Amino acid sequence: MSHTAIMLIKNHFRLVIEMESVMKEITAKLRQRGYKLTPQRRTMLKLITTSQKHLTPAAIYERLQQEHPGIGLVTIYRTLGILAELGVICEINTESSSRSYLIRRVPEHHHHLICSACGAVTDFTTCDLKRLEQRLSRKTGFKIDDHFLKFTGRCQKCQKTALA
Amino acid sequence: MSHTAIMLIKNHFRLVIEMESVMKEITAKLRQRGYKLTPQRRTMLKLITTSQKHLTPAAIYERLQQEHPGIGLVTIYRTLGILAELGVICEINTESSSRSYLIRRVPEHHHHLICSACGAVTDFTTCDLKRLEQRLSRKTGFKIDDHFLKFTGRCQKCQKTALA
DNA sequence: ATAATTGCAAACAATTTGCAAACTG
DNA sequence: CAGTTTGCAAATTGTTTGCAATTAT
Repeated sequence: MSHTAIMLIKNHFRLVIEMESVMKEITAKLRQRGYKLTPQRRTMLKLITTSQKHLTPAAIYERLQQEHPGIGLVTIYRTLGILAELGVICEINTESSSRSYLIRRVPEHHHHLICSACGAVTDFTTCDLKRLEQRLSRKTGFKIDDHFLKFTGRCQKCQKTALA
Repeated sequence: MSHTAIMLIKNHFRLVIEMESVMKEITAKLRQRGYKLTPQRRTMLKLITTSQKHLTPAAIYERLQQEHPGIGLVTIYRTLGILAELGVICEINTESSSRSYLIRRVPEHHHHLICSACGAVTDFTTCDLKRLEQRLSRKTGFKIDDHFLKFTGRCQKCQKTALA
C-alpha cells in the first residue's frame, strides 16, 4: 500500500472521529433546549458536519434527496434556523441571492478564508486588528465593537487545476 | 449668530458643493456610456450622493415617493444596476434579506465602518493586512487575491444618544 | 428620429407560514 | 400521551423580465 493511500485512510478516520464527537455535542445541545432529534435533522447534521464547503439550503436539499428522499425544503430552512440560533452553524456573507451556512468549527470569534473556485472554507482566529481599530476609532470618533474579515482566493487543490 | 450655527451652515454648503461635483462626475460617466439622464435618475442620484447611510432599493423607493411620486421600484432596481456597473456605487454586505447600496466616495480599494444604530457609513482605505495575508497563505497554501473587512460600532452622534 | 427608458403586470426566486398528519421522548 | 416536527400548499418578500407607451438626445 502506497504512502499516500495510508495518509488518505488516516485522514478519513480522523474526520469520522471528529464528526462523531461534533455530532454528539450538537445533539446534546438540541436536547438541552427541548428540540427533538428526528431522522431528518440527523441526516442534515451528518452532511453539515462533514462538509468542508459552505452550503445553501437548496444545496443541502439536493444532496439529501439520495440519502433521505422526500425531505422537505421547509424542514431544512427550519433546522438551519435552529442551528444558527444555537450557534452551531454560522451564516456566510455571500454575494449570491441565497444564504449560505457552515458548521462553526471554531467556537470563538473567527474569520473565513474562502476558495472562490470550489467554495472550501478555512477558519482562522488570529486577526490582530487592534491597532487599525484604534486608529480608526481615534480618527472617526466611532466606538467600534466588532469586525468582519474575509479573505478570498484559491485553495491549494484548485491552484493545481489550471482553469484560470 | 452662535458659533455652532455658523458651523452647521458651513457644513451644509460644503456638502452641497461636494454633492454637485460628484453629481457632475456621475452624469458625465452615464452620458459617456450612452445612458440617458432622466428625471428619475437625477432624483435617485441626488438622494444617493447626499445620503450618509447605505440604502436598500425599497428605502430609496419610499424616500422618493414625495419628491418624485410615481417612480417605479423597477426603475430603481435598473438604475442601481447601472450605477453598480459603472462603479459609482458599491453593494454592502448586509445581513438582511435585501441588498444595500452606497455611493462610492473612495474610488480605490476600501472598506467600511458602519454605525449599527443609524446606519451611517464611513470609508477607509488603510487596511494593512499584508502580513496577516502572508501568514495565512503560508499556513494554508491558499493563493489569496482579495479581502473584505468591515467594522461595526456606534458613530459619535449615536454614542450621545444614550439608548443602550 | 431613434434608441433608451419608463412603469405596468406578470414571472421568478428565496423564504415563511398555516395546518393536519406523523413522530419523538 | 403531549408537545414537536414534518411536508404539503399557499402566502410573502425581493428581484427580474416582456412589452407598449413615453422621453432624452
